[in-house]
Amino acid sequence: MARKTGSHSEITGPLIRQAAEELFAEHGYAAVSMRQIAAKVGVQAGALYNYTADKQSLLFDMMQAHMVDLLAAWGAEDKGQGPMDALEAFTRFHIRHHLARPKAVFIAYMELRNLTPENFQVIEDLRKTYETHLEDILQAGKDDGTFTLADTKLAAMAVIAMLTGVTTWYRDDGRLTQDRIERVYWNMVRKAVGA
Amino acid sequence: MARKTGSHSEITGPLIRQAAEELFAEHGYAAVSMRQIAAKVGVQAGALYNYTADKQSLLFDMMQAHMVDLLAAWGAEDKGQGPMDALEAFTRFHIRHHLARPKAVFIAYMELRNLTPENFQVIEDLRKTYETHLEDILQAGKDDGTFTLADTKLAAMAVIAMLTGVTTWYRDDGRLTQDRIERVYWNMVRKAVGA
DNA sequence: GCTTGATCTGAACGATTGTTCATTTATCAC
DNA sequence: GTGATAAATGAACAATCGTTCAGATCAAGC
Repeated sequence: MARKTGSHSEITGPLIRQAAEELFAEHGYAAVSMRQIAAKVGVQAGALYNYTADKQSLLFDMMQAHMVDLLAAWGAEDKGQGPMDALEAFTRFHIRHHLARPKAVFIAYMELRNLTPENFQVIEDLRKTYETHLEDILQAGKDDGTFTLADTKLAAMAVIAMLTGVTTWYRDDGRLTQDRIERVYWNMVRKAVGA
Repeated sequence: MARKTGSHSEITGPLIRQAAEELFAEHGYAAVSMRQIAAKVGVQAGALYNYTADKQSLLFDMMQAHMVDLLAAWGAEDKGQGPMDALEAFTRFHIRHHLARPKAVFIAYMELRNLTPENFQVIEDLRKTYETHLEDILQAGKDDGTFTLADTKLAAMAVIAMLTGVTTWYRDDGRLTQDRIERVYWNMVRKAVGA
């Protein structure tokens, strides 16, 4: 019997993307089969191909959407005035945005090597753009004397790695509230850049 | 024809481990087949089973060896006197040790989810032990007033994430020498912990 | 109630997976 | 040389992979 009564075909697409995201995050892209994704949605494997060209597109589309979303969200953020405000805004934004979508973040950092070369380049460029936003803040702060930094590129890498690391241990039911984490990290970042 | 003339059977084991490490690091555990590993060694897939029980053991053994090696190396390190010396020693050691074996590090951080639950627990415990070494340094420094820290556990996580991040961008032919990286990071770490 | 078009099934495709094993080959001690 | 042993082959195994597609089934428009 095809198509269950009461099924809502118009939402199968999002359901597939969500199921794929959860499975990719848990087991990794290469370890997840199209049949597993289909089973999670409650559909046969063949039906997936009404919504995606192939497995690779499923991965690429979700990674691209995640990066575009990240850049758009940072663009819409209030950055205050001057490098100090901007760096605090970035620190808090990065933590908040990443903790809100742990699976997408995990995939974006873990599955880069499972992209085709062309797809990889697209994602890599988006990632580089985001990094540059932070580097620009650090450079501006170094230029006007707000920050004391030996190497802004290196500092940008270090700050991002430190902030993204939050996603590896944060649990919703952990002992720390998100706001407290933001404040503690901002304190460490501020001191690390010599401000 | 089995066994080529001039073959050195006694070194096939290490060759397999090395080939597996390189392939796992490049493509990921799940995406690498036993036949690919065998081909890289110059042998048929069946021959691998003279040296490993199965594919999972290949992964687990190399991850366990890496963690044991890491803990032993840190244990043998000169830690100087007091929390400040110890933190600098840890910072430099962590960067140096990790940059020297990028593939093993990459695998240790990326392939945790491809371990069986029992194997995962073993590796996780080793990882936790290493983290605790840093946390103990930070705690001692907080207690004697050397460091200013709101949360030592959180700071330990942040420092390790920051330091490990080096492996994601470091290139042997890059613009920065390893010693310069160590010094710049130590400066940031020192300031971040309020010392 | 019939038709149309979107949606899904279920079977099939060739390829590849991890693993096993009887057999063959190479090495070494005597 | 002869045997013993270790090491590797090459074929085979059942299972699973991503993907395709003809046909079945559904919802909606008229």
